[in-house]
Amino acid sequence: MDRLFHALADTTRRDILRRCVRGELSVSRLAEAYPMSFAAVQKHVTVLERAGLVTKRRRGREQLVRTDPDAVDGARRALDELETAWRARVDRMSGLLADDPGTGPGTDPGAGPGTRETTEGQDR
Amino acid sequence: MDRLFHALADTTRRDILRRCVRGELSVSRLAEAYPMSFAAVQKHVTVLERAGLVTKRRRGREQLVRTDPDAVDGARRALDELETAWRARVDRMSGLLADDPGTGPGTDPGAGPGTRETTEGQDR
DNA sequence: TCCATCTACAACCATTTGGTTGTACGTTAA
DNA sequence: TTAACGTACAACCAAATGGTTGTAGATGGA
Repeated sequence: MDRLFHALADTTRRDILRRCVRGELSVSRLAEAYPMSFAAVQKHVTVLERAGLVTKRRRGREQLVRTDPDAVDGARRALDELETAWRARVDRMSGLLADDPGTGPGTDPGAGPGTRETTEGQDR
Repeated sequence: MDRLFHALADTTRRDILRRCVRGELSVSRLAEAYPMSFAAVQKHVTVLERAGLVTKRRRGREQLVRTDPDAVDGARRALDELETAWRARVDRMSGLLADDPGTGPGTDPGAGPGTRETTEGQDR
């Protein structure tokens, strides 16, 4: 996960992903598109590869780069979880406001720092 | 975007996001949950804040942290675009496979988007 | 063969990152 | 007021990042 998001946290690398989604490209062809050395682009591709975001395939002396949609989907899925959790929280909150005056739900967020009345929504 | 994905590229920060999705937490309470100093957690929160992933709200001497679902959605949406582009490519490719008997590998990696014979051997 | 191309990798450098400690300041409670 | 709590911020440090150049190994074509 760390490697995945780290790989996405760079404009050049995201651009490489976009280019290699449209079709395989050799590292040299990719390097021509950026104002940096071949070695730098090579490193970016390595970062993407170690994150599982792209795969490489040999063709003669070239190395063709292609982005792996499954890995992209993995990142998307992780963010979906966050959103879902947030929505569940809002739903629970709405339910409480509409129905229950003060019963705390079983959901205990942390172990130690209890204080289960974590000031939900109460703007002050 | 760089800041957004960079903020997500750390286990501690993603955990902070998950905790603060379930309800607001002060920085001190957050810090209790991790084996690092208060200042370190404070820095993580700052990174999340500058990426727009969380917002802070004062309550007396505390600073309550809460994750902003809109920003999370922004990241998810960006990844969706990548996936969509990939799917469009596959559709185009499938169409060609169904239609074209077996064109010789002209293999002109020119400027990409115009060339319709992208990546002759996709799965080999 | 010889040469150009494509790739891999090491060494190096400046900057950033993730962590620490220490200090200072505002707020709450005794 | 004084003490404890929560926060902010600076200074510092080791390690990782993003970039460079240089060298060397394969591969393809004349």
